[in-house]
Amino acid sequence: MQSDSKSSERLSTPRTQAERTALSDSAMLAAAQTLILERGIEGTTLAAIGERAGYSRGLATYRYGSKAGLFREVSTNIHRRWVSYLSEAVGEETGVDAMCLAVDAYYRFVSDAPEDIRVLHILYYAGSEPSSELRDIARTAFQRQIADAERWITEGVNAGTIDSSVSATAEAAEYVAHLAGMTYLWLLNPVSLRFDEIKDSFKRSLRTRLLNAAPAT
Amino acid sequence: MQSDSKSSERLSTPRTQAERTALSDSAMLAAAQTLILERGIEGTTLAAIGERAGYSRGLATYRYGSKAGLFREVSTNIHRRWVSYLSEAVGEETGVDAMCLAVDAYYRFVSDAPEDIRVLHILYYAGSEPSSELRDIARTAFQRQIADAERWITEGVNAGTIDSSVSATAEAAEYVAHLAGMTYLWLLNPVSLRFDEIKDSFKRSLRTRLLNAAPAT
DNA sequence: AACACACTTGCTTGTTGACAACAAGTATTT
DNA sequence: AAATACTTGTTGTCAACAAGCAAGTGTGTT
Repeated sequence: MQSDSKSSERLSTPRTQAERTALSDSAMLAAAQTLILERGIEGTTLAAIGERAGYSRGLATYRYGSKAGLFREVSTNIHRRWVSYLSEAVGEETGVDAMCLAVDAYYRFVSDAPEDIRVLHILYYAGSEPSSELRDIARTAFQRQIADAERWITEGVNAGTIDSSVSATAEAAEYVAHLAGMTYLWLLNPVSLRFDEIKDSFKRSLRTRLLNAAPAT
Repeated sequence: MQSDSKSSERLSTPRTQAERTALSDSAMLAAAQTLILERGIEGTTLAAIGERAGYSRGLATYRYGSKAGLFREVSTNIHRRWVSYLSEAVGEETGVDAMCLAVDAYYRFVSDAPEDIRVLHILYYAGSEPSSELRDIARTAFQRQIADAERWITEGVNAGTIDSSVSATAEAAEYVAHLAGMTYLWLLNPVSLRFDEIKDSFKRSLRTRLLNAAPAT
């Protein structure tokens, strides 16, 4: 690979097939994201995505097979970013502390990358329809979130920091429902919610509900 | 009106224009609801709705103007049923008691009329897209829910049953987010949630968070 | 090493069928 | 006969597919 001597020639003109694909792929995913924000899923056409990305009207269909296939790609792409953001924030922490770190991370992600969250949830909500190809994507994403929370809770119980009488499944569902529900309200009406207040209140609620009454025993 | 002498002739054949419209209207709304459950919003065509209701392919468009107009009608129709169900359950109650009654009523409504809730939320979630005609419908519905909760809380504060240090807006948002989020998780995966457990846990959480620590003072 | 040829992969343009929306008609009630 | 409920004819848009063109890649020959 002697690309160093030539790499400055024209960055936007790839030399290999892999580079071509990577370039058009990221351009189309970005175009899809902005078009979803501008016009919604219904209002976004595959032709518009291809052309907005600087290609022909046919490329999006060719590359992703179908509208659903493209949107699946967009959602997994954003989901990946969120997962790495989350795991960096929580690390190896467990119990209520892990949950609070995750809550912080989520609200931070919402204000850092609001467009990612908007698009991701627009796509996920589209998965609430029967026979939607996004349904499985959304389901596994949320079930994974619930499973994470359940793990943090049971680890907390094992470590003695969490009251063993709590129902891990119910509390995990409650936790995910809070985040999903807040996100939905925010999507409908971005200005009406005071996230800082809500976040602190929710974390306090988590502690009082889950924490062992006598941790020092 | 001497309709009594003839009413048994053919119940399905209305005699007045108003009856004709009412008949086709309810038939089409019902058809729309079942088709949404079967095939989703995308998969439901206006022609299919008209024909499933026993009319021509064009009637749905003619009556409601557009697909969005029809779905708006479906959603307000279901919403009306829920509102009367709720107001009957809560009555003139206030404070945390009112909120708990509302929570009970909601989970009861979900198991009594799951198809209503499914369709209503499929439509509401479609309103998360920008420039969706369902957006305003969903927004006002949820803002009304939040406003109700806020009213119950401030009334409770005024009556001395609720701790005056709580943030009514934050708690009201939390309350609605819980219901909306749980409904979404249920829509994605109806079997995985133990509603009885979740409901009781949530009501307990409401009481501990909101109730005045020393109500007898 | 340099060239040529066959092959693969990326991308574009042509076409079809489905559907929402509208317009112009027919049937039913008043 | 006038108005209202409903039906049928038509158009433009879009997703999906098919067939072709263009750019890149591997292999054998010299």
